[in-house]
Amino acid sequence: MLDIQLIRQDTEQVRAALAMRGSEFNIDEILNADKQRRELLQETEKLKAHRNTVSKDIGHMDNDGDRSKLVAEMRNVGDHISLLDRQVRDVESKLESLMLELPNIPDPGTPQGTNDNDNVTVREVGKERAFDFTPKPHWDIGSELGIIDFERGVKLSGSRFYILNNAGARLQRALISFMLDLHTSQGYSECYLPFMVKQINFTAAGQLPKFSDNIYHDVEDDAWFVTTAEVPLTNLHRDEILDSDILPLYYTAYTPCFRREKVTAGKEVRGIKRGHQFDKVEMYALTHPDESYRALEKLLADAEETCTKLGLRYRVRRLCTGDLGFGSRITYDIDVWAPGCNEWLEVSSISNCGDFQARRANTRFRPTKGTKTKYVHTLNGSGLGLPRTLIAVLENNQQADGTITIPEVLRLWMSGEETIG
RNA sequence: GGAGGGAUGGCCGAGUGGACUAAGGCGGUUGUCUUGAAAACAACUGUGGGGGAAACCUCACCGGGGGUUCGAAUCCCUCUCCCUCCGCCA
Repeated sequence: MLDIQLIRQDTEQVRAALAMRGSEFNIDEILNADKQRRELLQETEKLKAHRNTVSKDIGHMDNDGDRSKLVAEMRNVGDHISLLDRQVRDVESKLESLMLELPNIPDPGTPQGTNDNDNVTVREVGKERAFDFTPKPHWDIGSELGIIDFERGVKLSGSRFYILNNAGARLQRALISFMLDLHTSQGYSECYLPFMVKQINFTAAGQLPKFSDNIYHDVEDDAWFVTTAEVPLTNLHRDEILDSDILPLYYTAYTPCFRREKVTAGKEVRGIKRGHQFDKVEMYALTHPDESYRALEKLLADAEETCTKLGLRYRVRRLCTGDLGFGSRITYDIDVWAPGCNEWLEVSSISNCGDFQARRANTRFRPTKGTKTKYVHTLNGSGLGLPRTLIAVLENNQQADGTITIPEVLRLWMSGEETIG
């Protein structure tokens, strides 16, 4: 959520900044509702102050004519107040829903652009491995080694579901453990989170109201399946006022992620790249506003370290204004190279959301004792998405004889095994 | 799932319709005293909104929402969460 005061004062800058995202937003309607709200508030509060004073006087009066005259008068004032209060409530809920639809303002340094073609590659790390045979895509590797079962996944749950077997399942588990341990050593505290959360968590994280299409949920129990650990992590300190000396807070968590993914089809469906259920290890930070850009670089460096430790070739891209996520001010993507399916796979998206989520989640801190509270800044980054990392590990480490060499950092969780197959 | 009991400020805890401007205590901050500390004493000690250049004024908030009333922490309805007991259960 943006600061309404900012919209009020720097209307044109806000309008211009949001326009860079490539869609129209109704700022005028917001300003209108805001003005209406304040006018109604002043009116109703004046009446309430009056009623409070008179009611107090009534309490001290004898039960005579004057008293009943005042009571009658206050009854009228009360009716007027409830009328105005109803109007205030209406305009406030209208204002709130409008505010919740507004995305974050892009960082001024964000490259201009309309879609992912305009994202800017910051650096490329690692060399492409020279194969003396044609590298296979992971769906062939997985089937041949019997470690990915597509048919039975579909039988159980429909398209976009698969089963990992034996070394496949174990390799994913090894990756999760490796990532969690690495992030812990990088200064994150690990947490195990609920995989279903209440709707309010999604609103606070900025996934609702806009992306309800993508979220599986059970209406009866207000149970919403997490689309990313970012959602519960954003809400860990919802409605809290933090002591400034505990900032920055760094968290890491493994969760499955559930997404409807209605939009894509065709080539995107092949293999395990984009399922309705996938695993992810997430990094998350809550920081002092002055520290969030430094924290962004930390998250990026920590995600990159995950790639280098696994020996993966990757590139870092800075997202353009048109590709930026709803709540983000600035986002880096990390893509790893997959030689079998012959494409860059996005394994991480690292964002500084500024105070956007903190406003929605009402997460504040007190800079120094006795001063007013301020909103923290929040950052999130995948560290990393599992299926795509698994794809990259399989495709990059395949051998001519069809076996897979297990990256050294993972062998600890693979009983010391060096190969699969 | 059933029955009963609860939810009050940073914490403990009093408060069953009008001085609640929420008692009292603990904790915290500042001050007095002291060489310093402790003790004692005193004052202050929540969040958010609106108006205002500011001083300041004002409104709301006693788990959430709604209602009754001139007036609600207090009465009514409803929801959530916690505790005790019973049932079921990995």
